[in-house]
Amino acid sequence: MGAELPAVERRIAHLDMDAFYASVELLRYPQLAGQPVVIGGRRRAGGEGHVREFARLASYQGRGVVTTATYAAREFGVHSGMGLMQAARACPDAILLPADFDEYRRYSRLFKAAIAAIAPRVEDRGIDEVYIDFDAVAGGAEQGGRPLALRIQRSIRECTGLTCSIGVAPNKLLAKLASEFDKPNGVTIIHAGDLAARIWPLPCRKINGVGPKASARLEQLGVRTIGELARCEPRWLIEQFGRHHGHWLHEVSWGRDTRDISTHSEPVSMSCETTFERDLHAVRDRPELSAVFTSLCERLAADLARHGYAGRTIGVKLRYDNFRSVTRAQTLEFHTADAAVIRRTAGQCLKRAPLDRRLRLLGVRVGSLVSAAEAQARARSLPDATSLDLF
DNA sequence: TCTGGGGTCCTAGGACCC
DNA sequence: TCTGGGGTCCTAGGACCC
Repeated sequence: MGAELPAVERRIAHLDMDAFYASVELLRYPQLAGQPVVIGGRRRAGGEGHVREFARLASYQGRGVVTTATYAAREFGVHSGMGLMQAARACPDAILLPADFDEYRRYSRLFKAAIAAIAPRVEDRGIDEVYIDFDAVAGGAEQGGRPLALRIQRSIRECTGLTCSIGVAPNKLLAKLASEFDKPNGVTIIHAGDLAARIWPLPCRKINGVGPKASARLEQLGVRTIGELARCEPRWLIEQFGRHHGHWLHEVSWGRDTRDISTHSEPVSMSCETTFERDLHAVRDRPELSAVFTSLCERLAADLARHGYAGRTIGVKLRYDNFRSVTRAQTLEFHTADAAVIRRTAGQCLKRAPLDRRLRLLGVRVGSLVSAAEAQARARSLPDATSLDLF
């Protein structure tokens, strides 16, 4: 029965850039404003500097998917993840632009720098999203966080010309939901007391972590909204979804989330994969497959070197023409970032996978990463002198 | 005409050691 | 001849996210 401090509500923000890739492209091609534009397809083949005529989505042939679409294109039912051929049927006149990730990364650094100049504790959540600890900014919790959110929006707009949407809430879970409430260019403030009115009416699928499988399962059990989920007995949820997941579903339905802002993280794995233009056969297309395999290993080794990492679990991923995937992996005694070692080990993994069906995708992965410096220190202490040759 | 590429985390089973 | 439990590491698959 200790004297309890008055409970002060945490203030955590989730910031999401509005149609990020498409908006960056609109900065380059302002004449496309308001038009349906779809980003996707294969990488830009070398710098073709200025585009005179824009390709129509209807002219697309291939296996690409929509990376993102402008709000005008979304009106036609185009959404990210959709096959480009399918999107072309929904909106043939949309302009198709190939993704330019170097440019998106450049803008990502710009908007994150703008935030960092205002708020010291920021968690990176990919190229177009962050969580921000508003409690780490003087006065950041005032009026629920609205003035600070508006200030950040203004600064990002000045630095990049781009808009974003921000949700501020007692935790990451609710902030993430809130940032979607008023898109684009909105600010939404949520307090614990808003749970029933604002969160419970939402479908379970909106929860970050409830994907297509879990939401279909819930629906099948007659649970559509987060409010309906909150009314489920925890014991029953655990029976249906297992101890961990069932308990988690109950917690999130009541808006509970204790995860802190994480300002630093180290990569666990790196990978390179590619989907072929046409499905390849391990025997009949062996030379082509082998060349792709080697180049994937070389790209991966270069990525590891560029970022300063080495790993000891080497693996391959195959996707067959029926879209089924398998993985094979092998853990070495030592860490490596060497293309030849990766290629040799991955080659052995490949031999253990079924190769009778045609392949549509091949990938190579290196896991159990440590820094290159750490890898060298460990190699020196290894009894086997041959591993020293790797550095 | 299906369905990209880069990741993280969790689970389950088997090997192996004490 | 039968009978343990715990811990760690590894592999494979799958769900999910951006």
